[in-house]
Amino acid sequence: MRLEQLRFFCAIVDNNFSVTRAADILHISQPAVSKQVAGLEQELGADLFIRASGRLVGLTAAGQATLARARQILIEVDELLHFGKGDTNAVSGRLVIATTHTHARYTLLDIIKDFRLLYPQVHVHLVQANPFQVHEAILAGTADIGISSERQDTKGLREFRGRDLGRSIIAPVGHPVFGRAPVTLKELSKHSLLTLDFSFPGGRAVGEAFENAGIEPNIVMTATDADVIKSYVRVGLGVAVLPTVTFDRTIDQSLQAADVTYLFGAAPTFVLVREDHVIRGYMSEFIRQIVPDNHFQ
Amino acid sequence: MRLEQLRFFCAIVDNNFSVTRAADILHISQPAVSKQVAGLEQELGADLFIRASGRLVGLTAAGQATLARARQILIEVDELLHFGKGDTNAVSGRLVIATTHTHARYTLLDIIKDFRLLYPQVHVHLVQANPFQVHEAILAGTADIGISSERQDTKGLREFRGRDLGRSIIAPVGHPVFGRAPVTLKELSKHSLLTLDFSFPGGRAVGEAFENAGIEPNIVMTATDADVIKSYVRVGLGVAVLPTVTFDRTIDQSLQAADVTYLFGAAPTFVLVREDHVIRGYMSEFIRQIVPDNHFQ
DNA sequence: GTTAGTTACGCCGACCGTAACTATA
DNA sequence: TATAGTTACGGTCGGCGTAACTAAC
Repeated sequence: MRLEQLRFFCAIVDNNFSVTRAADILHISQPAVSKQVAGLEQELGADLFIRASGRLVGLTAAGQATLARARQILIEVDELLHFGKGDTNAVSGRLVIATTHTHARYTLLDIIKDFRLLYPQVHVHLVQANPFQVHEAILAGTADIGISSERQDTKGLREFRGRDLGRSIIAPVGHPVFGRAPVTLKELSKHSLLTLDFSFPGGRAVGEAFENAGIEPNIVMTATDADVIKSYVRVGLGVAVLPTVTFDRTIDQSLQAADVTYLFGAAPTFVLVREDHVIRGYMSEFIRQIVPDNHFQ
Repeated sequence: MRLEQLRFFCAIVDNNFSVTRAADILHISQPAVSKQVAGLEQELGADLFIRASGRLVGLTAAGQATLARARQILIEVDELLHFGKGDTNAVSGRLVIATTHTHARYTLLDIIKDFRLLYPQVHVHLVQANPFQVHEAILAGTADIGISSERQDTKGLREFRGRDLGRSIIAPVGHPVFGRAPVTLKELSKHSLLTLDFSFPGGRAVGEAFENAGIEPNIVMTATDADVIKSYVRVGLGVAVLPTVTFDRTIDQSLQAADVTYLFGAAPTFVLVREDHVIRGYMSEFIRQIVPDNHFQ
């Protein structure tokens, strides 16, 4: 038996018995999950799921018993990996985070706020940089954790995948681009567009989506900073394509957003750590806030 | 992390911190164990073993903590695999065991005796056969568990490896072959030899050992039954080469034995079960008595 | 020289992803 | 026909074994 099989099994249960959704969360193909669970069932010699008309609809008695044991095992493995060491209880120290503007300004804001409450003795130092610099900082050891949406060569690094960032168009309230949803690439190309720099999450993908469709976009501005872009959107320069998280309903009351993930795809979030860097204590806790499943290793 | 790593780690501890012995018990190469444990240490970010002059001599604090957790996890995995199902508590039924004479008469004797005490409601049926027939019986489903020392094609079967059977020479007390130990193949070739049939454990290996050494043995008798051979040894027909377990000090008081595993190698014990046969309840318990490490899956 | 353990390297199997297939509504 | 899941198949990665190497006594 392998721990992965237990993780997959739990993931299916945690996702309303949808193999597809579980696979999605795990960033793995759906058949792989199916197969592993089938293998687990064979090894246990019992069906774990109640199957109705080709769908999974619930747990058998064996499945319920297995679920409880599986969760327990995964928790203990987790504890072994993260708290089984000497300085488990380290609550003071330093945590240098290298990340891009979008993550620093939006996705990490609440996470760091909560983290500081939990570990007031840990000095959190945030280094803002472009994805390449993030990568370099981790490799060089000048930062402990890198958070980026661009995938680079992972040699010498460990990489965990966090939540995907959807994308939205952002424009002044009432802007004609919101006329009739869902908007298409063709319609967008008629407007002046503002995007993140192509080395940033949401940058390159925008360009590529238009290119693949054979449509020439009218990009009037790129920047490395969503706030800068939003400022120009407010003064009517055009329509921004940004990660959805950069839109804050309370702050951006003069603006309006509409999800366009279906046009440009989602931007993944990668957490980078040096391969030889031991993840433990508060650092482990921090990563856990970003990586969706609790068992990030 | 993989469960195998935890098993390897525990195995080393259980074998007096000898990687070599652990590898031996696990029927795996020694570097494989070394490497997996090194991987575990890296992943945990702490040394588990105290190393002195290139040897493992004890557990670090981290090692002790990890050992406890690892054992706990392995126990729970074990429980999940063997007791997590509906008829966990099945204490009645049937258990058909197909095996060779040596195992039936010697290695399984105590095991079955104990088993019957534990599960008096289970009807144990022992089918004696040659290794090929054992294999066939499992594949055909006429037997639940096969125990043999000959490896066959494992297609459609699951195979667990039990203890190795050493070999001894057995001869009347005071026989000249016991003159000065350790005996050599060359000296043995001067005596009349009795061995098991070549399709039985201890049979083929004896012939091969002589052949590899380029020595012609004087084999005066082969049989499929160690008791038959011992009877002829008692009447002075010659020297028997048999699995060590076939020698019983109390029964064979007129005979003497000397270990010669170094000459002919050990005979492995294989437990065979049909691939689609669910191992649980008393059957699981039975196999557990034969397969040395408690986590046979 | 012998014994225990680590490093190097090629092989093989297992898992994963893509794609085709099945089944249900 | 669209959606969820399983089966089929080829590629790739990682663990295993053999062998060479290192270190201690």
